[in-house]
Amino acid sequence: MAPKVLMVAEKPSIALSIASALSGGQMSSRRGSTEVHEFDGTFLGFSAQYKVTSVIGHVFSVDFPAAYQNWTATDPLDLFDAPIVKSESNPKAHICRHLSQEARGCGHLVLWLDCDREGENICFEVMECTGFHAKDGKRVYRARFSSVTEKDILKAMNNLVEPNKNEALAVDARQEIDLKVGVSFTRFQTSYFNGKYGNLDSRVISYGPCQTPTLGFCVQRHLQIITFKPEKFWKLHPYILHRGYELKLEWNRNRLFDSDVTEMFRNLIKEDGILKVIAISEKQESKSRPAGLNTVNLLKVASSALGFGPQLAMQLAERLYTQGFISYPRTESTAYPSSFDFRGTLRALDNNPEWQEYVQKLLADGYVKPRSGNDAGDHPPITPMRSATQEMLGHDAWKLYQYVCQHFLGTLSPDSKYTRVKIEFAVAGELFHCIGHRVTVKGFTSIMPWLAVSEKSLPQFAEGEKIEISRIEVDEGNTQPPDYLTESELISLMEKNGIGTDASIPVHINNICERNYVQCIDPDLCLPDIRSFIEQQITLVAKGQADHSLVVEHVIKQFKRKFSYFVKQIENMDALFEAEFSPLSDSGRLLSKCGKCLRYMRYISTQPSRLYCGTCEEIYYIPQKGTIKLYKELTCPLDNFELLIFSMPGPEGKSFPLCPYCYNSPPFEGIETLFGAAKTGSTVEPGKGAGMPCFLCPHPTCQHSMISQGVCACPECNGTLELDPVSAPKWRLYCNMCNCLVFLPEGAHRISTTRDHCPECDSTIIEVDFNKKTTPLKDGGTLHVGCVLCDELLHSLVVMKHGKSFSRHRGRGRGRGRGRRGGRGRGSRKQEDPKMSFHGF
DNA sequence: GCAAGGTC
Repeated sequence: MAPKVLMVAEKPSIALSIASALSGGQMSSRRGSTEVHEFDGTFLGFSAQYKVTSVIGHVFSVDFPAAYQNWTATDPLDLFDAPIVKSESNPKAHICRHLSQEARGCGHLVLWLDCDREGENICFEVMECTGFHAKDGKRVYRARFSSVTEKDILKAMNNLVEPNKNEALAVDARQEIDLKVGVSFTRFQTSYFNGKYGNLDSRVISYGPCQTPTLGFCVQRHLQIITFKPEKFWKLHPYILHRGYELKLEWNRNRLFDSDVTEMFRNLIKEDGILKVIAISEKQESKSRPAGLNTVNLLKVASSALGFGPQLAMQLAERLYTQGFISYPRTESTAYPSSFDFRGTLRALDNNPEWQEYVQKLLADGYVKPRSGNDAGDHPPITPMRSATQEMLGHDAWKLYQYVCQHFLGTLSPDSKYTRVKIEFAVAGELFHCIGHRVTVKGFTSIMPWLAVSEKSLPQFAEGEKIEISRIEVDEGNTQPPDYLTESELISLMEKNGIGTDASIPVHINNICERNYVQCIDPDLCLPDIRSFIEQQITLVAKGQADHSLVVEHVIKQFKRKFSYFVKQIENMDALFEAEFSPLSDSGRLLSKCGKCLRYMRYISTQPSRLYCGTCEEIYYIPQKGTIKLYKELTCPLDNFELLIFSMPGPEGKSFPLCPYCYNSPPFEGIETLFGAAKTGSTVEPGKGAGMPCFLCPHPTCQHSMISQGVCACPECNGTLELDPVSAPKWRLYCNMCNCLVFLPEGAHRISTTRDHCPECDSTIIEVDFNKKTTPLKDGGTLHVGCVLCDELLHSLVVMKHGKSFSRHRGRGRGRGRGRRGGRGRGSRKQEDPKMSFHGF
């Protein structure tokens, strides 16, 4: 009995094409999980019984075992070291059982899977199902083909090779890495944010090494747009009437960013009023015909010119391919193999009325060899394989097919050539010009008319000729931010960065469309390199240069470390989410202008309370548990942020100014104590709600700093007593370290610090402007200047309030070593002087 | 409820 040969394709339509080609249409077909086509023929010189069937893409996909499927019971971190299992992608289809049954009694297996890495991996899935890998006497062959045409199929049949294990292993590696990284991050961040915000769709907040960088491209452009600062500009355009033409001239300066200067030029030109032709030049230019068409370029044209999204475009292309109208539509190459049969392909299009004339002209006059292009080593560029009409294909598929044909004919056509004429003019020392185009050779633009150079004819000019200006126009405009990424630009970026494959790019774009951006904790996770890194690692496996398990282990270890860091930093992401998703709830009021973008920031009252600058996408924490308001409209001299006044709760709660930026990023080194920091904590990093208010700021001249507002040493601790600037009329000093309070003369109009110091105790001299009616001054005057400790009048009016500890520690304050380094600013040089205390208290 | 890669 003749030996039986089982052949397996990647999808049913290809199995049908292969069987038809090899049997000359003389086969019998029966249904199964997928159709099986049977016929007799010869195999390797012997007569054989053929069975051709197919899988439906991958037979298996990887997942975690059942024990890891519970989201709450499994720590996502454990997923990195979890085992993975392969199970059937589509259990209901019973593909594995089908293959196993069909393989029974077959001595040869021919693998007709698509010729890419994934196809190679599916080869091994098929071998596993059929039990072909290990059995003696059973032979496995790989058919390599790049279009489903009879010619290519027969050629592949006569050049059978072996499947490539390393390429398959590279795909195994990718599957494991993508699964572990994607699922762990997705589960963690989804669980963390689940139900946290009313208007955040938190059912799934996914992360993936392809989808996230894709989203990142869009977000990056979004940020460029919202931070764009438009600038006004002006352009001068003189007009002339010349030999029946009205011409608008372009300024050699193009545009100016100063309206006065533009006006000055306009006046100069108007006064003169006569243009002189100073140069006439002609240049031959050419526009190149396209290189061969690859998938990405097809998707771009489909999106920008045909209005088909990538998803639809690929479906249409896929159908055209399986029906034999075009070659394999997934290719990176734009270069044709040297053996490519251009003449044959042209002849195949010859009978099509759509471009019959054009094709016949190319065949008769001789076609141009296509541009060299890029040979990615995969499949030839996408080309038409046979003629079709709109009736055969339907509207959309026809449009795409039509483009493939036009592009192909374009690649074999001459470049387009045109003459560029430039006339240059001078007036009042300024230069202007106009440009005309005269097409001399249409070339490929006859078949791709949308790429044609537009004709613009100019009247005759003579050098030295003088022409009167009919009017001058001043065009005013604004510089424009870049546009949002077009789908076509996004595809280019993905292609350039190796994100997704030609088949999966459309899927990723679809996936991110409805998801919200997350500001990354670890930018690496959103950057395009993440995919190239994985690709580069698994390519080592594909080429047999590295061991599969070692590569997987190495990559997983790196991602596991990133994951741990991500978990630690998740609160930063939360802060941004809160700002984004509940800005209008209870307390999203605008407060304080950002010093960087000069736009109002938003105050988020829920703890930890903070400011959020929507433009800069920055969070600024503020002190917790108190009230916050704008401090007049004062700004920080260091960073231009608007200052705030924070008031601690209760009648004795101190109030103090702070700069949102300095509070979070203290501008001076050596700030050991931060306001709001845990007393025991050894950290000096500003954290949520802890930071440097103005009362800790050592700025030497800012009127709000510790240096300016500090009055004297605190009797209770190492801190400095500073003037509470908003405590009128109950003026007071408060300690910048403890809760010590000192009440100053009540009812004063104004109390402020001066730049002078008490010669006796080095305290800051204060200036008091008493109320006219209640002034204690004997002469009835209101202004008094003195030291709060040494001036008898002031001293008598001062009341210290510090609860129990004041009486308990009474008298002990004197002579204590206070005044930590710089604690009183200017007083530090005498910090051990016993007079620098509240003697007499 | 998760990834990305096939194909339906």
